[in-house]
Amino acid sequence: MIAVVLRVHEGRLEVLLASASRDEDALETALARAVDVASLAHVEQLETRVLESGGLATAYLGLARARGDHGTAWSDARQGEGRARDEVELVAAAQARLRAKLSYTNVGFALAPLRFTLSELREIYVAALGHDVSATNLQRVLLRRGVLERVEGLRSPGRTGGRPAALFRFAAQRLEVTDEFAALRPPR
Amino acid sequence: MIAVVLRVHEGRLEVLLASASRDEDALETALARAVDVASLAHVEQLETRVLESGGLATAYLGLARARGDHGTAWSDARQGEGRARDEVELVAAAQARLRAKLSYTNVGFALAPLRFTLSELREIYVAALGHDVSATNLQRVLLRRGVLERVEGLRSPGRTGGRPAALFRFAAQRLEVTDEFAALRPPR
DNA sequence: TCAAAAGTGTTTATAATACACCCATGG
DNA sequence: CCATGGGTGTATTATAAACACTTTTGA
Repeated sequence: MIAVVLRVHEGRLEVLLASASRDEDALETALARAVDVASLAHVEQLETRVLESGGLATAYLGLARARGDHGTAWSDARQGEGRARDEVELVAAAQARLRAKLSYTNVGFALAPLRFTLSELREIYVAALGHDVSATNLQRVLLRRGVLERVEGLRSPGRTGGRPAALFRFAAQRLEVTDEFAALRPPR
Repeated sequence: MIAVVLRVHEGRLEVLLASASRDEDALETALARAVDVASLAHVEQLETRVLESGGLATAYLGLARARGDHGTAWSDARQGEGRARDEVELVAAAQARLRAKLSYTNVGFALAPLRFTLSELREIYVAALGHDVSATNLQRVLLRRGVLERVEGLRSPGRTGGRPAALFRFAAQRLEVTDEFAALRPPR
């Protein structure tokens, strides 16, 4: 079993790779223990593959919330330096999966803190998607879909000034598909 | 290993369930042998789960082209009668996966014959999606995306008359994602 | 009072759906 | 010549991206 855990830390998409024994009884429990993260916000199966070594491994994609710590185990997800081919491919698959799901699900909840400003959320999306995202459009898309909710209070600006930012949270903390049909949707 | 194979036959979505041994060396080969279909048009992993029996099984989603045969092994995919709970859930997962992918990939190629009219393709989509689909829109969406190509020739009408129908084929016979970003697409 | 940061209003672009109408054939 | 099935043209709708502008703060 291989865990590919992604998180966004200081504007960078980071990955942590961990493998656990073949005792598959409590998959998610084992996974949480293996990566030493108390609360993985979301876990889903990535794929099962025959490794170069000949072994069979089921890979899981885990998502962890942004945090302040500087764990040495985390590395830049976009660099493949010094990784085995299997690992490089798994990390790429994990990134692709995350990128796609950010577009049609509420999966951002698993990367973001519980309360955040739109600028903070934008930073997370930029890091995870690998391209620029406008805070304006991000807000509109996620509010329209009911993925985000405003929450009481404002974040005061720093020394550099600026208008205080509204606080938001994700309406749900479980994966939901918010845009099932890109096309060929059912007639009204 | 469990294979969940779907096909459309006479306007109905049908399923064939088959399990194979744990020899995982040549997964897809074993799968093809197990379900006794010479050419599964597409195979992808569905999920790995702990069965009620306690065993661990990796499930594959297979798609087979529409055919004229009346194999007794095939049953209506939308009825769960007489199936174990694991099986019911796997079939549901397979249907959901197919439905989603029909909307943002070219996966229809794996259900349709090599050459077909738009009415025939429409029938397949209706059966697979479980809701009505307009031939007009189906044509426009798939042509716009470059998923379909016109092919030489016309299909003559039956005894009941009607204009001869144009023939089409899928431009590719491998899975391609045609609409990666439902939203949050990269800036120009 | 100005720069920074946040937020709103409005326009534009794109893509799909809906619908009216025209075309080609068999009986 | 008309019913049937096929196809095209065009309007409408939905959704997101782009952009101009306003608000609120710190210094």
